[in-house]
Amino acid sequence: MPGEIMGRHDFHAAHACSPGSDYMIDRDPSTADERSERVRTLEHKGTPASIRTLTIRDVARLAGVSPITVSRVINHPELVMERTRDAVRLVIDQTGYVPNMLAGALSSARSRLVAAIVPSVTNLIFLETVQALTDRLRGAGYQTFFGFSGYPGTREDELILAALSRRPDGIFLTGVRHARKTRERLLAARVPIVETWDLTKAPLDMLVGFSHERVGAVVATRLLQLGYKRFYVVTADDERALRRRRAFESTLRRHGITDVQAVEVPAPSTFALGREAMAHLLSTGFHSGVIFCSSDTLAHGVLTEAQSRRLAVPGRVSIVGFGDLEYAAHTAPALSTVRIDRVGIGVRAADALLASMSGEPARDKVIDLGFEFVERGTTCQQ
Amino acid sequence: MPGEIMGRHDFHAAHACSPGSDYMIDRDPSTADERSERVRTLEHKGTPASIRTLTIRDVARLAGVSPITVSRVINHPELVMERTRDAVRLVIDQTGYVPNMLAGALSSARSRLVAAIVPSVTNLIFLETVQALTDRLRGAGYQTFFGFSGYPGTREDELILAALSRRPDGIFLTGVRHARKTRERLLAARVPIVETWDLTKAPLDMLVGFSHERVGAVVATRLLQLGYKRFYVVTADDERALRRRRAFESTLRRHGITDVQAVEVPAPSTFALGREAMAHLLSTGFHSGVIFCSSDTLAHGVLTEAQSRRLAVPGRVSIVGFGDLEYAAHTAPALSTVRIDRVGIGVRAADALLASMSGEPARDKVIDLGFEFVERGTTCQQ
DNA sequence: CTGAAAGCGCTAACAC
DNA sequence: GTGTTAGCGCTTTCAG
Repeated sequence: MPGEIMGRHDFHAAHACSPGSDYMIDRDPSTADERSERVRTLEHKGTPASIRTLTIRDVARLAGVSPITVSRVINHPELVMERTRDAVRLVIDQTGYVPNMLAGALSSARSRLVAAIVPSVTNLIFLETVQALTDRLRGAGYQTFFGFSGYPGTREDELILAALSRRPDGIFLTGVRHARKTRERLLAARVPIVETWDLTKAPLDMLVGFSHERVGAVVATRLLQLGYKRFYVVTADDERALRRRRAFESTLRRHGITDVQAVEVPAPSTFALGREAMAHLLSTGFHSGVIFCSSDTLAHGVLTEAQSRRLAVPGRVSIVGFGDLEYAAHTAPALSTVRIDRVGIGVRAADALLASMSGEPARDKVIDLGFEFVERGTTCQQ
Repeated sequence: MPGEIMGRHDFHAAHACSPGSDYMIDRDPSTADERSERVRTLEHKGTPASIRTLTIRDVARLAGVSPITVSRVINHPELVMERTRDAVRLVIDQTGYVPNMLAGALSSARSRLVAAIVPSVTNLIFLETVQALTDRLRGAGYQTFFGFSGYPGTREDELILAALSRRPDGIFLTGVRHARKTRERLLAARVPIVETWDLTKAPLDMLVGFSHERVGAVVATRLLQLGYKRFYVVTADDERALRRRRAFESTLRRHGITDVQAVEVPAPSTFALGREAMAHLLSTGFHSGVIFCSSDTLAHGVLTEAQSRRLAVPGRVSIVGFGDLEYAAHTAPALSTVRIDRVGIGVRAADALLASMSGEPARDKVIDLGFEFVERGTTCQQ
């Protein structure tokens, strides 16, 4: 009785299909008795097949082929005759067999996994990059898994170790500053790496980013050009933000402006911190000027506080953010900002990794995507 | 010469430490010659150790113990004598050995991986849940990896298959509606599962959510109570959103209100779609009333459009969103919304999974976290 | 085009 | 407390 022979309900309790036809694979010339025997062999170390996860051998037996053929049907179907392929696929469908990629990866030394280290999911600025990256990689058959480095007490080295222990085929990093030990580990792993969101002269491998120094300098230069006289900074206590600030200030200094008041707030930036920072500026003598903020979120808070104090924007206060977040543009049309190609970073990084993982000799090891100063309501009226 | 004996630079090119002392592990009573021999044994199938990733056996040899002892030092250090432990750890440190969890997982049938299927990273409403989930799981030694189901053309079944093929120890799902085949696969995997963000009478396993029907009903009831007479709906074309809408409308119907105009927009919700929806309402005769939107994002767009048309809020228009996004609260203080315990869902789901993965008999298979109608500027003045 | 043999790197189970 | 043996489930050779 075919149903019994195949132990259908043992393999996959919820599976239902009309009896008889399902397993009548024409490639399999064995008698019912032989197949019945095969099913008995599915018993394994005393564990009946019914409560064991199916393996490639189970599928192979049921399809009357060898395990390697099943493996080929899954990974290189073009190497297998159509007849055989269909037979195997039928069994896979009907048993609900799920390949074990842990075993596959171990055996082939290819995990089809890419590790992405990003500061946080909740920081909106990285969202589209993450999405673009995952999308693109998935299209090429890779899964992306994340490590979040932005929480206090999360050491990058630990994350990298955790990531490497899954033997990813590629690594995406946010930032270019890593502890020496981390760099060593990364290099020792001999895995394609793409650092992003910054530039450096000594990348670990590939690099897709933009210059934070140049951001600070460009914003300062442009604001001077627009005629602003009084400059302020509201910045999160974040490595890259501080480098933007430093470049901003030193550019101004080169133009004789040395009294740039700065408010530093703890990372991560929030709307509330922006409000507080503005309140602080006002309480310490702010009268008018342009405020360079380290993120749109902070800028949004600054703007809101300014408006709630009835300061004319941009008459009295002009505000520059960073990141060009969608929501900020909708919310605060009077906010200037620095636009980063967030999607581009994800796409380029994915492409770089994919090329490298497939053994291509990388053409551009370093891609500078630049940025754009988006002026909204920063005509100087002061 | 010790440096040569240990082939330091072969193991870990960037590693630098004073020669001699490093590998002088007192547990290892072998002579220099013997160790030199061991290093030669690291050559493996013609591949010199120097360009091979270190394995547990390499560490074992260098520490003068057996592989299983190294394994224990890593996974169950309490089972190993302190002396031995230190010796092994020293070698691990100095060689930069990174355990291969692929192999470990295969062997122990525990991947220490949790798969999370969420609609998207870019949908702000899931962010905190995702963060809370990952945080909590990481604290317990689990890594979380994501599948994003929200993109058009992404079939949940494929994601589940991809996830299961990594043999996760637990699964986090967003939503309770799954294709029959998906349910079967999930059940067949015999893995702890927690469905979230909804309720159902037939959960696959564990469940942490709230009732979308009740959301619609509660909002409708409360708005009636406040005295509103004219009701509108702006909703994304999303399964759960549509169920909230249906409940909203049928509650109103029970109170004799049958003319609820609805604007349906394609998912995912955006600010721009909200504006368009409001424009559409206005062009089709909207005069005044309360608008129930399927998300804060949409509501924000609706609000902005209304304000740009100089409609008094809440005098002429009152708007109810969904989700209680931070940014919306800051941006649109006149927006009522439905607050979901987004962090709570992540935390409870993580706890449920952790309990189940550690073999505890779950106490609460189903947790209804409820929700809260947050009224901001919905005093009826119409 | 298909198969047999031999591991991938680790750990469970059982000795000692 | 530590070691030995025997796989986990798959894929890479290399035969045929």
